[in-house]
Amino acid sequence: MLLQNPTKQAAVTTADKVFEQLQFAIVEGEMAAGSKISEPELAKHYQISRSTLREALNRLEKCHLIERKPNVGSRVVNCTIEGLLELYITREALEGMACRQAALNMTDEEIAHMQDMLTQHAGDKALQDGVAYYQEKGDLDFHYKVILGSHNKQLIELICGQLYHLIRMYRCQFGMNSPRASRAFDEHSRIIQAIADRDGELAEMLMRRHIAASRKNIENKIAKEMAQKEQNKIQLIKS
Amino acid sequence: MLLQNPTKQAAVTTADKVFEQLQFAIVEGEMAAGSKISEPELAKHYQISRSTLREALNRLEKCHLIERKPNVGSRVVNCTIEGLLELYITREALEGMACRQAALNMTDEEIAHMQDMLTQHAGDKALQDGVAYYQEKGDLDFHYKVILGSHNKQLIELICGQLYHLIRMYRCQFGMNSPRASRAFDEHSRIIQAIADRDGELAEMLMRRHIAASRKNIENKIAKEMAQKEQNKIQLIKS
DNA sequence: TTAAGTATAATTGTCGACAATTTTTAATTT
DNA sequence: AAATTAAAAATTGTCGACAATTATACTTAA
Repeated sequence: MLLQNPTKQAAVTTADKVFEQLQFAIVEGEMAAGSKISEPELAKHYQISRSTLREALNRLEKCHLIERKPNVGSRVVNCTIEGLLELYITREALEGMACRQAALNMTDEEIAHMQDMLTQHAGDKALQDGVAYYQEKGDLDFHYKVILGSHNKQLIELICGQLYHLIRMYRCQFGMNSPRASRAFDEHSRIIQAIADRDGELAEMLMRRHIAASRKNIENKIAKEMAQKEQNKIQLIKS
Repeated sequence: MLLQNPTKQAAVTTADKVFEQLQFAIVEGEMAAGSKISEPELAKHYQISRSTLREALNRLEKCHLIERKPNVGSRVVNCTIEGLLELYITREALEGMACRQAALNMTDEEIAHMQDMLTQHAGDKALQDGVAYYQEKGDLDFHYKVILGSHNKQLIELICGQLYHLIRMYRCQFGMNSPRASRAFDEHSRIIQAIADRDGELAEMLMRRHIAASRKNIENKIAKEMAQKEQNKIQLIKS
């Protein structure tokens, strides 16, 4: 599914390439969350030296996909419910502000382009009952465009370069293709409207609500899963 | 002046120690902003191998104090007015949210402790016409307490672990010991009040205004300096 | 049998050297 | 003299080996 972030340039050095592969492996769950990373083992697997691997590990650490302890080693980051909620709260703050800045700083061309994109997505959506597709690609496209539209390097780097790797990881690990597609689509078009009106305050508020709604949706889903598990346990005891 | 961030643990590895020294050198301006970094030279200066130095450079890159281009090298980050404004906008978003979370998550003990701190600062302030001291240590103490009070690891890591290094750098480089001490003090006490009232919405709004006011203060100062320079230029031409 | 201590093995941190790439310098041509 | 090209120097990326630290296995004592 790829869906790489739009800010990064092509990987030139081998450490970069290995970084990308590892990133993919972690996000997709091929490397289990929380598992220990053996430098000699991984280096052998990718047929590179430990120095090069460590360079790649440093980049993984930069986007919070692994955690390192001095003299002990690295672990793939753990996906917890608390972590997910903390992540979404941070995202709400950053992307909310990015959206406000986008309303102030986007060029008319950029706005027009984003409106086109949404129209096109609307077509796709109608075409294929629009759940799966819109959820994945369309959603990310929209959010990336807004973030880049802020024209704020600091925000762009923090959100695209760091936060979104983790978000994608959580999405994969927790299997989050939530059924909010059509509602999300409406929210997106309202946000674009606010940006087109150059109404930064409203744009920020709508984006924050949009992300908060997504967060609450996840909370509910997890709560249900927990209840389901509990139910299964009871069933098991009875039998 | 030190003022190290409160989240980091003692440096155990030599790369860590060199990282701290370099961080200090960059923030204080001993290494000029925008200047090129020579790995062989720096390694020789600190009497370490290039591998170790590169490990330190990776940490510097993590907190955005240097920038690296593959196959070209590293440069100390450049302090521009645009960068400063972008930084403060990001800070407003993150610390605003941290303040909201602090209002929800701080323990009563933590709040009491913060109130004590402010009272003590009030004393210090009265004692010594309270400009210099409060501006530096008191201000940072307050902000760190609020951020940690959010109990949100993601926010804490982003703000304390990354953003604040840059903020300290800008403060040093642009000589920002602005005369907002007494007003800042009042703003701080209102924020604490909102936190004590568990009013997250108000707490966030006050923190955002507090930071925005600081940003505008800097904008004004820089505008004045620009005007002064212009004046000098005219004077020079006349003579 | 469990707990503590010790020896062994494995892992991480650091080092110096070589390879690949870029920058600088010099030479050549227009 | 300026621009283009080629060679040389310097810098970054990568490698394998050793040192320091941590984790494991084993022995010994309570």
